[in-house]
Amino acid sequence: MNQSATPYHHGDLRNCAIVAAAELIETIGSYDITIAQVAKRVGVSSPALYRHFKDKDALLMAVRELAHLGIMEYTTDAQDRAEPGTLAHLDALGSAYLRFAEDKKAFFGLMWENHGDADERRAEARAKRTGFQVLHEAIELYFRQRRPESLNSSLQTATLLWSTAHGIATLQHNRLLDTFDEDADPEALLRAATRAILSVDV
Amino acid sequence: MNQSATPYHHGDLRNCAIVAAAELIETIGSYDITIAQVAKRVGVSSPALYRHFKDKDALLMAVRELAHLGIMEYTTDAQDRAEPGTLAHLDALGSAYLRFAEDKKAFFGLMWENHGDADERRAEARAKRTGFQVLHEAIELYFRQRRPESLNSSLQTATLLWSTAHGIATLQHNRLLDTFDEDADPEALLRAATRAILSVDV
DNA sequence: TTCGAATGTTAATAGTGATAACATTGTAAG
DNA sequence: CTTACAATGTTATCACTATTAACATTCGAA
Repeated sequence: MNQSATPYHHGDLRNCAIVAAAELIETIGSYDITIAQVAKRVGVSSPALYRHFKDKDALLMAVRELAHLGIMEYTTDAQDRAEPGTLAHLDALGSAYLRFAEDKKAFFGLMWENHGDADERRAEARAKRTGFQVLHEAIELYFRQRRPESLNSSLQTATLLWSTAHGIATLQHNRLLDTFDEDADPEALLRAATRAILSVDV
Repeated sequence: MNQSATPYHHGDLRNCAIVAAAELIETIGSYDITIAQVAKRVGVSSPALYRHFKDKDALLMAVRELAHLGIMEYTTDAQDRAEPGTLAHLDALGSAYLRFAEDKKAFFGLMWENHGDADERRAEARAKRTGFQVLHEAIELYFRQRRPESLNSSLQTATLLWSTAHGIATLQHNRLLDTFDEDADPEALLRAATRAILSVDV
């Protein structure tokens, strides 16, 4: 009879829970959320979520996948605005990384936590490696066009550049960059590092 | 009568609790510890700890201070084995940072979490700034002796170098360096980055 | 010596992740 | 069509957590 009464079965609980968790994280600006909070937001009881996720960590893992998609969006958007193989292209990638870390603070923090069982970690490592490949290929193209003699060090260069970007993003995330240098400009720092690292053989 | 009966008052609970928490963290390899665990280890009831620490976070903050002392130990030891103003000196600093991150995984992770109230954060920022000063001064000395024309960029250079070291340490901490490049050598990466960054004006 | 401050204790609360036992519903086989 | 099972939801319940309240003991100064 009562059409508006919520049906016993939700219908799409798994996906809704992931989205709800993500929204919750974004709202409170922290990934320290609660199963009960997510359940309430979806309009379901807490144990219902355990039909779709082994434990809280599995839910957060799913949110991390969303976060990976988010960062991908940032980088592809950035790439579209620069000629592949140029320095500007690499700058755009780095800038996207830093902006994601700043815009989606909580997601960024969540992405680099390392809990989860072995399977989950392996799945996540794969996602991260995919992201890394984008940078690696961009650097390979850059080297091929401008420093062919460095081509064989492109993997180390990519690793180093990612490390630097990640360090800047992390310190900024913890508000430490300003503590060290109140005039620090994350993007300018990364651009300087990019130029320095690209100009030598790693 | 019974001399061995533990007295009602512990006598040095605050300090013992901090040490116990640190030991616990080192033992289980994670800073996800419990007030009850710490209390038990010291042989006291949980609420007793609240006479000495506002909350769990205040206790962890105290442990973080210990961790800062620990990293200082690593760096001063390293510095003693190299001539100030040399590249080897800067390498030693970086190496110490990476080795601390590897040896004391749980402490390293704990140090860069950002909870605590504003006062606590400010106190911790001071400790971190002190650590940064060591690097900054080392770089200033290096520039003074080998690249005087870059002296005015020593602050940015220090910030960048710290960021890079922190990024490498963090990625290694999360076992991602091997994911990106299975042959990655953290110390070699940092040495390469150091040379690249020192050789350009930031 | 006595009285209050400091520092312990046990009891209790609200909130947590998780499981068990039970309820409802979609769906596929007879 | 119906019936029986698998999928998915609910409420009760558990063991744990951080934290506070109320009470107990002891130290130290007046």
